[in-house]
Amino acid sequence: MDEGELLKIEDQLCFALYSTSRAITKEYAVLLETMGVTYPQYLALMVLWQRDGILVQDIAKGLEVDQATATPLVKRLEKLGFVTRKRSAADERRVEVYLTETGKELYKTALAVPHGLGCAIGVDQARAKKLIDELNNIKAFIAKKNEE
Amino acid sequence: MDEGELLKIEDQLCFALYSTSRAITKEYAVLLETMGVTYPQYLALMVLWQRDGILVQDIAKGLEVDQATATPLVKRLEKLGFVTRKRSAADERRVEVYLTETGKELYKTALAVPHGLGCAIGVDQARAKKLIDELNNIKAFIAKKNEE
DNA sequence: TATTATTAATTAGTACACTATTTATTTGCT
DNA sequence: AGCAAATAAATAGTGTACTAATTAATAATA
Repeated sequence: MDEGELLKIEDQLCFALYSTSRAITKEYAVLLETMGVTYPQYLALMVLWQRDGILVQDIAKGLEVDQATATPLVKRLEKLGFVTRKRSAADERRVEVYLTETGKELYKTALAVPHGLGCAIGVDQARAKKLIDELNNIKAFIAKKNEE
Repeated sequence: MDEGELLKIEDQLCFALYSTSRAITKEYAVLLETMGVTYPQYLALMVLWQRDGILVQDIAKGLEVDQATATPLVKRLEKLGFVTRKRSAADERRVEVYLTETGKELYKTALAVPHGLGCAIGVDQARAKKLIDELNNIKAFIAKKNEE
């Protein structure tokens, strides 16, 4: 690769990830419209459907975002009526997040989303699995490098 | 895959893309610190280094973002002293974006970034190429589907 | 030519996402 | 017990991204 090619935007892995990620998020938006949530809000609900009553920081960890990002996200879910927030009695610093009945109900609707998205982006399970593994390898490499 | 597994966040391609994209952007931030630009600003400069004097909308197209995202991005680059904005004489609606001398100088520093990032995320050229192709296929599928 | 449609950029408003800082609480240690 | 360190959330401030609406200029056409 000669020098002139070095800084072409379309040849860079990071740009491919950045733009593809946003393109897929837009496809999600269409599917999530009936549920009335955004993509990050949907991710937070997915974490809660797996385990209810967790802390704000558990949601942050699940989404791999900063706690300062999770706080307003949870507040918006509360305003939408999908979760409630409750100070922990055992430790007043903690805030436990619980699904409301409406929030639990939403799970049924959400079950249709993954298949819908698979169709929307034209990727089957097997191909998705391979890509996910590749991406997780990259994330693991970065994480390992940074923990030193 | 049984139903309980269906909505696990870590099994979803989109989440892998979303989180990996952000993880890599953070690695970029370290490399771009000396240049004093953010990752999207660096992308905009890459487009300008390829072709100077383009319109705001050309930058939007290059980055695959909305024009409404490109406008403030270019303004920030102007405030940083890397570009100037000039209304087109031929068509007053258009705004042409030109690199300043400082903006052109920055190219030399930027040449070191791709290799630095390759090391930071542990992905060599060959592996990157394969992943980029996969991601471009997905984007192409979505684009084709949406143009109908 | 006068009107309508289109185009380019911007603005308005919402929602992330980040770093750094602050507040309140709890732990650890002497 | 008393005080420093650590922890959990929240706040402050900046920079993306998006949709929808607005403004100004140009193109198209009846």
